[in-house]
Amino acid sequence: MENYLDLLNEPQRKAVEATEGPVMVIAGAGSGKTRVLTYRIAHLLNKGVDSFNILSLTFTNKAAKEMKERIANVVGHSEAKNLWMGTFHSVFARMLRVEAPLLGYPSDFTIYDQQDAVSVMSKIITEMNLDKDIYKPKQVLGRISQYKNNLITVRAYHNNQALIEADAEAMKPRMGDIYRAYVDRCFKSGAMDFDDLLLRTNEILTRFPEVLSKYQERFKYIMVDEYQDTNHSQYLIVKALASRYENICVVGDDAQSIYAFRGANIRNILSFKQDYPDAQLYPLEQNYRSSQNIVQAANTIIAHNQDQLEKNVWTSNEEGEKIAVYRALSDADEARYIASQIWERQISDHLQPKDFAILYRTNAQSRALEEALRKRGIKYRVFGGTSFYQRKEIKDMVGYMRLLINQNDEEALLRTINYPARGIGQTTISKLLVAADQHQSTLFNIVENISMYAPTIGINAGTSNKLNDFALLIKRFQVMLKTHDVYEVTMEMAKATGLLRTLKEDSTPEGISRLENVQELLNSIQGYVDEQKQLEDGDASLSGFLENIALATDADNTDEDDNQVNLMTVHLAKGLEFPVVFIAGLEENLFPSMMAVNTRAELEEERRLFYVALTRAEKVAYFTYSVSRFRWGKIIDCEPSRFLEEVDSNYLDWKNLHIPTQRNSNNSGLSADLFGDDNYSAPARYSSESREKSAARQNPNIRRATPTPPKANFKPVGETKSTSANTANHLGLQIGQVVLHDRFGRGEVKDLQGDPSDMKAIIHFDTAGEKKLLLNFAKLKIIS
DNA sequence: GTGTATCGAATTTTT
DNA sequence: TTCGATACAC
Repeated sequence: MENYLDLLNEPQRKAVEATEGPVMVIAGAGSGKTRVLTYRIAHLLNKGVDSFNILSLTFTNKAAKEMKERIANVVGHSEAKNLWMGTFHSVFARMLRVEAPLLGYPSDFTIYDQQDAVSVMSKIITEMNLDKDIYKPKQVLGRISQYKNNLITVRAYHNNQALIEADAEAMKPRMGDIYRAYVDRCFKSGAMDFDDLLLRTNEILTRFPEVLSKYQERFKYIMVDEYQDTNHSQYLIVKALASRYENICVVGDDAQSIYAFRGANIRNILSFKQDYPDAQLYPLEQNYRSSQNIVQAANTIIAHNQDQLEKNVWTSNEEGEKIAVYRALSDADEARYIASQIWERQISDHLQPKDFAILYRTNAQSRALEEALRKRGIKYRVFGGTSFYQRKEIKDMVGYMRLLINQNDEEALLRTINYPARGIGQTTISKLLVAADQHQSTLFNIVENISMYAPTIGINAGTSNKLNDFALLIKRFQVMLKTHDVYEVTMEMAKATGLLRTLKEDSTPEGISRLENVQELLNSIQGYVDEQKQLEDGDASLSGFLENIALATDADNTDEDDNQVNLMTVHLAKGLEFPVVFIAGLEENLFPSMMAVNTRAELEEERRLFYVALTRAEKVAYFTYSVSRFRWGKIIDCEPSRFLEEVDSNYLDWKNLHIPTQRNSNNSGLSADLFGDDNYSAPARYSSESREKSAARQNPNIRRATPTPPKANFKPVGETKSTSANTANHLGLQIGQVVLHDRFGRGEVKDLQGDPSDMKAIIHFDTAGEKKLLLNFAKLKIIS
């Protein structure tokens, strides 16, 4: 066995060896925290701790899986197999399968995802005759999520005058009733939402001391990764479980806390010392991931935040390239630039598609990027957005599967009862809902015994038969599930319900893709069943599969052999690293988000997000922004992000300030109206910008917390004019001229093609040979 | 009860 | 621009 302790630096090794008592590892970006966690667990196992006694909470299930494999490589598979590892949600869902009946839930409870929750909430709001514009389902759910994550149950809410008043003041006096109705409805459906998984765990641990004791004894050693992003509910679970042995090790970095919006409480990490006064503290400050330029630029960013633990992240890696900053004319232009850079770097730096990541603030930004990559024929993969399991056809199929496990799952029933169409329409469903309410029964129960209820609720014989058929269909497969394997049952069901047939009838491209998706789902079931059968402690049950997909995140689904450019939001990129990273859309109101510039706390979280984004990069980073962007079906003007100004300009390389200069030199006009001239040169804009500047001059403290050196500014006009003298633009370049390119070196212009706004040049380079370059992107210097 | 047309709203991030 | 909900015709 390798001696893993030799692979660690001093603080890492100490953190690994400090197995007893509370430990906090403050791990700067790229400082090897996964390594520490992995070897710490391996070390525990080596010391003779039973894997059964170790609980390790990670941020994604994928991280858990990878870590488990790495541990198995050090200590062997049989040692590693009993480790409880996973996200809070999946670990405690697993625990609740055993313990939830204590609270009156079935052990096969359904997990409602966001979509299910919204759907339940919309119905409740409609039924209560409330205004959908005041009680927006998503917003209301967000509020309820806050309650739950702070352990405010329905009863606690109604005893909390301050909360009730706060909601009344927020124009939502009915929140309490809605909360109650929502919780009731979920409970009747035998369902938990994401927050319930944590809330109910807390409830069990507090109400049933013997259960708490059982898990305290079991989890003698607890490790929590990304501790800065735990919410109050998670914090309490950890605290309760660890309170007997106090062998708790938390790892995190306050500078990377980016989930406050979903209840993460940065105080959890900032006050660990108060919770455990004798805690040992191990800061990891050496960054092994990124170049000096990237590490130092990131440090200058985070220095603008007030709330943070002191630390000094440094690296002994090479200096690396400066961060390229590109100013685009439109989101499409930005995307084209990024695609072209990827294209060029694949060749010049011998990189593969998977070495690149394009990070952005919002999922909607992926569209333009995808298009540009497609045009270039670059393979890419988009993470997040509407994931596979949220597609309608998948949710339909899964709906049937959920009904087999938990027939009271109302969302699943409503989704499937008339899809494919069986002649059970809205009127019938309303009648059923009324009946269920009257008889204090579940919807399925009414459907199942429809012959009994039909006369009283005015359902005719024909409809009654259809309902009966549906109930029998479900029952039939419930029985089949007892004797057949999960794949066989679902396959049969896909056929018998008519779902496959309906999809096959649709020959549009979308229809075909829907059918493929369902087939893909069936394949993955088969894969799951096979995989679990191999495992000693495998769970090849349908409920196991459903739990897996309910808690699967997009980040979990990477195929290792996928060699594709990665597109994702910054949030999803947490914990990942790539040789080359593009951070796109660095504009005010986008990054930082329009919704997050009102308070210092919000803005600091956006800044941490920017910090996380940059620290994903190993070798090369790019910042791009655009002066206009397609949003809400319109082209809107954008201003560069304030974050760009916060980075020390010593680490930046401003790529193309020549474009605005040329556009304003007014010698052509041909390209000027490409995006509408007034998009960025309208007088109003200049005057507002200069007002701002003069205000800043009068009071330098207005705009910057710390002074930054003066530098070439974003201002498109005047100031930058002089740079056009030796910078090539498509108007100045002529065939026969000799130019200098950043990477390709000296070359001669052979030909110019395309219209002036999008001109390409064929250039023969002395060393690199003939290249076709887009003049909007290529930075050329004319030397003769 | 089903299918189509038209209008309106929407974008912050996710387990 | 795209998605979803609602209204209306069959």
